Amino acid sequence: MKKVTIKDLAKALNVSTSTVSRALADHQDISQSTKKKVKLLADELNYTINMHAKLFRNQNSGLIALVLPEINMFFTPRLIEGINKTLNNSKYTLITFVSKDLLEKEKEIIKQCLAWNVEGVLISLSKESTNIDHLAKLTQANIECVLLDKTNSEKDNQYATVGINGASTSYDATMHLIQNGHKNIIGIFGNPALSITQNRLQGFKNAFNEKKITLPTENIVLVEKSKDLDFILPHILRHNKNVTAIFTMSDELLAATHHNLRAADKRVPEDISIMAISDGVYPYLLHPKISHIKHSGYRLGRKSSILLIKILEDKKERCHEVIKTKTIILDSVRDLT
Amino acid sequence: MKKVTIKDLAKALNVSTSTVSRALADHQDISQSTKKKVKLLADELNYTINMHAKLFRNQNSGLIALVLPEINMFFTPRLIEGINKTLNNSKYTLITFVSKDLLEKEKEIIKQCLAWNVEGVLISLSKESTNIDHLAKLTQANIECVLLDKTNSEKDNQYATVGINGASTSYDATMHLIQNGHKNIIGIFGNPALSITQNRLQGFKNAFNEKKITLPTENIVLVEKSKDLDFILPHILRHNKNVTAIFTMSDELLAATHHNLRAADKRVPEDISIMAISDGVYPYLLHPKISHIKHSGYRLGRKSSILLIKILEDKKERCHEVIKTKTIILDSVRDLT
DNA sequence: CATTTTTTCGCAATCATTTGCGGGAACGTT
DNA sequence: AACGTTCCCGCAAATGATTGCGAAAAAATG
Repeated sequence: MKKVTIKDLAKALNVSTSTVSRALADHQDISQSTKKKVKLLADELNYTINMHAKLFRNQNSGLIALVLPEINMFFTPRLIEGINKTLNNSKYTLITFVSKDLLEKEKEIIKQCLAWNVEGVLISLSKESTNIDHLAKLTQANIECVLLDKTNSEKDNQYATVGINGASTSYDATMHLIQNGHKNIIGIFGNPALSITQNRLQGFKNAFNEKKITLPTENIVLVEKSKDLDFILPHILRHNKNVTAIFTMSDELLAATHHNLRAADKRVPEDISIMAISDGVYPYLLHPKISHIKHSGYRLGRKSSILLIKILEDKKERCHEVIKTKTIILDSVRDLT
Repeated sequence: MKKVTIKDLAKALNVSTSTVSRALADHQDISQSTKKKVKLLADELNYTINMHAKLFRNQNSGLIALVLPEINMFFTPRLIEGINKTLNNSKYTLITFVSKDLLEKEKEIIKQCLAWNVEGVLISLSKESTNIDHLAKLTQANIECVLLDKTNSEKDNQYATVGINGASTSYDATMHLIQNGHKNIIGIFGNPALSITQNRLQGFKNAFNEKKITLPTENIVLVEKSKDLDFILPHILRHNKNVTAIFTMSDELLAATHHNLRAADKRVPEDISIMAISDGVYPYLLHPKISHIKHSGYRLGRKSSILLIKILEDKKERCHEVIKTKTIILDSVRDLT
């Protein structure tokens, strides 16, 4: 069955296509009576607008692209939720691409964004994207771009960014442990190539510096994949009997850490305390519930999408927004004082 | 900066737009030399095709819609991964909609699919979608539709479906417990309105019937939200001291169950054994690792997308595919025999 | 050289929608 | 009666890419 077009409606009602178009768009030039007639018939005949024709004609897309390195189980779902929440009440439609942490794939996705004429891009850079020159193509095509969370160093300031202050967040987490009397703390971090890791590591160190507590280098664990912890963590727990607490910079690492503690028969928080940076869902699935600094993917999605739309509508300049984090104290940190 | 179009290339090379179009599409009518020239210039000028123009002209969209009731942390990420894996090597682009388990929203999404001229739809029905007449609009518009997993009863057979045999899967899980000597088993299930729940519940019952073990109704727990378990499960554990095993029909419920067991100081598997139906990721994040029947979201995504594309390309009829499940025996079931 | 065949390319229509501009009708004002 | 204003609506162009058809040019054949 062929789709009903605006022409069909026009013919049936004996008016011009422009009238139908305007009627459906509630244009002031059209009388209430004809509007009613048009809308009624459109409903009756199950008319649906042809987006491609519309957007082609209008030279815009109504699309916002979300570019992610991966779809993980912790951060991504809530992030998308946050974005959807914003976009649901707007004229925009979300289209998601996954770069698999490959620079080449990311470049290709950027091309796709151009082909689809997306109006804005929310991007979380891949691990390999230490250089982000390929994003320039977007700017050249007048496509706004907001960098999420995993931002890279220097060149980023020409783009809008939304993220947390990684340093101060992990500083807060670490300080919470220190203030509860912990001194021998293992810090568990992700890929050292990412600025997100560097920032959080810095905050971790800062807390020790400030309190003048020495931080042995072997207490800093950097893993590319959280699976690696299955080898490293047992080893550390065997050789460093005085560890009283662990800090993890993400949910993934928290999961792997928790698993290994259980496997090594360490009780939380009796034997070892845990403090994490987390999206705030997973900590409640564990027992005891894990104290954490909540860095909500939802809020990141929400804030970044709102910012992007405001930029698109010229209501805001490109800027760098920092998401506030919140310390959630649950049951995983033992007070040693 | 205005985008480079096919016309610009044509003018620059002093050929017609049709030549350029055909050259870029590697049409046989175009000589190798002109093809080279065209492609070179296209590259140089950063030409990107205008999808909307292309798809508008071609009256198709190259889009496949994924309609989900929610984006959860367990099933969805891997599902999308599976779909992406298929679509990455195809001409199709994925566009995802979330119905929030609302029928109204789902209907609206169907309209969007029509507006976007999507060629196929992968849909996991919302909780409220006991009636699926709204899907008829898709069929009428010649849009193929594949129902994922959560299928509803009768009318579904006019659509292609991909899912597991819920009954036999949970039968297998239950039987595994029974064969390890368990008789007093709690079965934990989700929303009773969904056929997925009904099927899995049936399989659970079947195992007991076959072995002629009585199954007290209070051993069957049906919850709408996994949060509800926080009230129900402690109560059950207090009043039914002879429970030796628990079966959960999903990762969500496994998470909530595990949490509650830890809170109640029950050891797994010493005090209580667990058997789950799971995507196969989460069980490894727990300790002990949870024995489960693996129902992979990844495979569901993969299979359903492959099926959809084959249907679109007339290489296959609408059919009902059943995904094989695999029993993964880990450390959460104690042998009582 | 005349012809057929093949290669290579251009013309023009087409897709559904929007929109600037202009026109006609109705009504009010001088 | 002449003119201005307002309200409704239609004409036609424009958007970028594709494609059937036809035709010119080149190559091959007799």
